[in-house]
Amino acid sequence: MSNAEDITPSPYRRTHTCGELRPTHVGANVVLTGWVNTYRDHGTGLIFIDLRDRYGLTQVVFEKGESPEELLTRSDKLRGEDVIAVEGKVRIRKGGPNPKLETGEIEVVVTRLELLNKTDTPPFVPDETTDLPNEELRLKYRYIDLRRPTMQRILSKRHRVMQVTRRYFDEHGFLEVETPILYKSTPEGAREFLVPSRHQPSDWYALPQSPQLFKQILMVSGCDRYMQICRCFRDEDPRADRQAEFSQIDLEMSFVQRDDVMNLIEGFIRRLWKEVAGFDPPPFPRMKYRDAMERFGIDRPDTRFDLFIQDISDIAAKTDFKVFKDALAKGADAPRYASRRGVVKAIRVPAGGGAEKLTRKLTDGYSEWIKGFGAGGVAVVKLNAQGTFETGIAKFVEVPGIKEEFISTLALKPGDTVLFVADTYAIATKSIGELRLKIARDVGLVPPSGPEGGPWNFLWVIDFPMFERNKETGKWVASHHPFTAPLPEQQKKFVEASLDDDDTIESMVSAGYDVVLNGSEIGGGSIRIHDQAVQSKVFALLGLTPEQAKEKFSFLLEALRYGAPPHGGLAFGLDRLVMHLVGTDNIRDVIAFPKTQTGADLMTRAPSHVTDQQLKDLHVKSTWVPTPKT
RNA sequence: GGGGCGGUAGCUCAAUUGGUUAGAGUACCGGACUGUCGAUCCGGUGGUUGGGGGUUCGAGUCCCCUCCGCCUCGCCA
Repeated sequence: MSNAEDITPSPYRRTHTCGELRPTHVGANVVLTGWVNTYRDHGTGLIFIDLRDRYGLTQVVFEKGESPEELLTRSDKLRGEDVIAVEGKVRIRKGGPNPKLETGEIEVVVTRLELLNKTDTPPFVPDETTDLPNEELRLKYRYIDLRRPTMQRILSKRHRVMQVTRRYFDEHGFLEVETPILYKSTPEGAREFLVPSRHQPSDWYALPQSPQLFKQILMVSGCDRYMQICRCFRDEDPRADRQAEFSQIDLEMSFVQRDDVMNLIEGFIRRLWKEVAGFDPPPFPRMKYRDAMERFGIDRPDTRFDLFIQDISDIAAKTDFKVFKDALAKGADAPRYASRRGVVKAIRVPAGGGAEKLTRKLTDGYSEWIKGFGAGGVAVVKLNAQGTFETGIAKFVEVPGIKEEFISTLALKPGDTVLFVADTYAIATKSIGELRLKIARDVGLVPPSGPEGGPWNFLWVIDFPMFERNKETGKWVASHHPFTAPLPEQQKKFVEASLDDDDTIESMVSAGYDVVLNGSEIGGGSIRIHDQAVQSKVFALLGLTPEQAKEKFSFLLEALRYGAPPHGGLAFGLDRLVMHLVGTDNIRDVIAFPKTQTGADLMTRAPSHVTDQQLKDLHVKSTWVPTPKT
């Protein structure tokens, strides 16, 4: 490492950044470096250049009489994105201040210019005033796109999030421990990326979906408190808020119960938002999974708007509406909340709260739209100003006896619109939950997000079911992951339960918890199983034989036998946290070098071909056959 | 794997039922201009309409195949 003091100072070593100079610097001789943002050429006598770096913009001026004659000629050739260094004197702007710039009161009269690097004409300019080029081009020339102040701010905010995170957990006694990227395939959950082993022909590493098992092992190791900002990999199709390669803030703690983790995490999020967003969130409400599903139709409720869902099966049964009757006939023998049991769910859109914007065209469209979620359609009714039901299924509810019950149950007022979905519990709940969100978007109930936008509604969702039935196979699957513990008071019941005791198994509630922000899951975790008997029971329920469980997770099962402390933890999606903090719904905006939907990096052009020799070394042969050109 | 949207000058976009030489703004090149700040004014260069095939007298436009990007369902313990 060379010592900076030992380097001969360049005549153009900068003295200030482009965001720094103020009237207090007037008279100083300064050197600035950066990119030519814009140039305004008034002829040989006067040229303005806005010089840009990460810190801001400063106007530098070449002026006849003040700048050397040869500079006037040379500066005439400067173009956007050239990299230059200028030396000159700071002075108050002759043409008056530019209030749009932090440095807008001053300018630098250039006495020396060095063209550090002439640019090719850039494919686009990193300018916030012109229309952005399409994302494909932005990704190909990511280094130009990242020069935009907006992108620089995002990079810097992401950096802040990581710094606050490390500081907070350090203050609370956490050790940051790195865990392997070349890991073992554990083929539950997401599809994995595989890496062939050179030393062990035909064997493969997998890239971790998360460091889950390692962090539990670290607890067995006596680490007590672990955290890591780590990269995770899931070879599934991306979405606007999802990349195959993403980052987690991962943590785990020993000798804790659910509340200990939740309190510490809540402190973290509140600190993070205070320091990065300047917002101090109130204590997070806690909502049970069942309540979330009943009132919001989703396990990550967006509570920024008050559209509530209600189960109105009892009244619906009294109507003569065939759609309701047919739905309610499904699984009538099944217990309440059973996924196959028929229900009728309603959502009330209040007058003055969006009902007037729910046009016939919109509500007609919902029936078609909701079929995408498996529901048959959406029934609609309005209570008009005279207190009479009209449109849609009015004739089925404008019935003495039924009408009053409808109005009182749903607390209807004149002008309200009610939408209904009738189907099995599973389908009706999910689809009316989606409908709630769609209505909110359609009638403008969703506040703008981000730093300048609407509220930050944090909440905890707790008491998740431990197991769900897989729709196709009918087998039990872990709702969270197979290492999630049941609530302590249920543990005994669970261990003693018979594998075919469906009622007991379905009633098991896990010690898991999710952090939800404005309808988006930003983190989740649980207290883990530290007892081998419980862990074996879970594996048995999931249909894993002891041999299979041993093959896949022997190291964990073994570790649990050697003095595993009770432990629990949580992981945040770092990218999603940053998305909220910067107010974007595009995850690629918060990743410096993101990938496309087909997993391509348009800048480096990864993935790419490798040589036959490389494959041979790895004992790998491709079976892919190109489709013949026609 | 399914559904939807998009790809026209370096960039952002336009182009009537299929019809003249595919236009505009911006960038770029040249010129004018001493107070601009998205400078202005004058002139100019710039096109495999993503690629391939087809229908037609004639295709940016219609049909088929294909590539790429985005959104979405499935998927994401």
